[in-house]
Amino acid sequence: MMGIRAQQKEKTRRALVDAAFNQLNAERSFSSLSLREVAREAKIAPTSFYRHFKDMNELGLTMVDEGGLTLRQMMRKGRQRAEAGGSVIRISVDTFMEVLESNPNVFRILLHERSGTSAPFRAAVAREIEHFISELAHYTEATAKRSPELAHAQAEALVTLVFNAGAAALDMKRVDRKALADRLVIQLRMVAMGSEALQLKLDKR
Amino acid sequence: MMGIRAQQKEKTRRALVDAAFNQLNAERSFSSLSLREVAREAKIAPTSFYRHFKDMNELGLTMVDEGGLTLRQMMRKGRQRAEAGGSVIRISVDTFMEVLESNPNVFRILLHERSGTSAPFRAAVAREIEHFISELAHYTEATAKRSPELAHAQAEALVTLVFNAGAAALDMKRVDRKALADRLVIQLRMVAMGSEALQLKLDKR
DNA sequence: ACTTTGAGCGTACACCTGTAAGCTAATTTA
DNA sequence: TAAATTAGCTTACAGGTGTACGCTCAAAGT
Repeated sequence: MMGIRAQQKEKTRRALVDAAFNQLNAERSFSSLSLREVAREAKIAPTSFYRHFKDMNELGLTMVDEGGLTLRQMMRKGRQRAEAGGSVIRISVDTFMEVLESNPNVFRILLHERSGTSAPFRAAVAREIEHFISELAHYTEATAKRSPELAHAQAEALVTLVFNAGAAALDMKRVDRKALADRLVIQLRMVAMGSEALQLKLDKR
Repeated sequence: MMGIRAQQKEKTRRALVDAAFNQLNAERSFSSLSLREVAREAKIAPTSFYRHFKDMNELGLTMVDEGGLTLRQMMRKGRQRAEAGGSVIRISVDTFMEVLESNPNVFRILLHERSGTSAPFRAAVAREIEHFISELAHYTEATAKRSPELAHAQAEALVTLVFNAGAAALDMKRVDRKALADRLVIQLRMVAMGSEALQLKLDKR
């Protein structure tokens, strides 16, 4: 069991992480947050920050990891919905858009730091995305009988298109997102059908 | 004709733009540059900066515009190469990778500011990318007989995949870029083939 | 009961930032 | 040739930054 001291510490740590997430928005990236701002929002003295994180980078990497986890969990829930029947692509896109709407800041940090200036951050985001890709590749390999290489290339393309659409959606109102989602579904179908055709070619030889 | 005064001014302006481009690298984004740093690199006093740009944003937008232009010009050259025969996709990817290698900083600012914190920047980059997309969509519509909507969706998917691969390539050594380019070609073919199949479906009805 | 630990605080410092104000000197204009 | 314009400079200031240092005082350990 946690002592009341460790509990308080955990609470403050959460306050810091939440404070940082709350300060993110379309005009504010993680790297533009200062240690002092985050501490202020979490209502602790700037110097107390160091009791929890070595520096801002450590906080940021924590956020990326947490974000990736949150995302995967929510997409997993979405996949369960798809098992009940219907287009996997359509349902996955809808799930993705819902997640995007309810957790925009989780996306912001992933999307921004993916092309950010810190190599460790880029690596951390790449790791999270790779996780998505291989989960999807495994699924495709099993259900659509693809070779491992083709399944991976296909999954990578699908995830790329989805994330990219996500970035665009962040700037949009709900009405425009609908059109975006529809176009995204078409693009994903293109990839799926093209991959199928390529696989057939390979099988014929 | 330009007076010697206007000439000197233009020279300093270029020095500022070049200084800013030169300071960009994997660890340094435009938004992390300070007015003073840029002025220092261009060898003028910080306050003289204002004789050329209202603020750093104005300089940055200039860079995005210049970058987009450079990019389009170089891709156009590549397309001429493709007319001599061979796979359009393969040749375009190779051209893209060459441009990426010789102008990495032009890409950095586009890729980074695409998901940056300034709405005007994001809009400027989106405009440049949209330009690519519609050029490509027009080409596809003409040569592959696609409906306008499908051509646009296809072109958007292709450009998305290419730019995304470009971002990944920036972090790689030449050897790894080869593998990336090969996978990219496969993914682009998936999209092209899938789009073809979708178009056929439409035509049948 | 005593000591040790450690989360959080206040003060302080050196450094960097954007930019306002006003000057100089060379070019351009009249 | 005299007046007006202007690119670039120096100086100056207020405000933000990360973080070193040393203190407090409640909880945990013994």
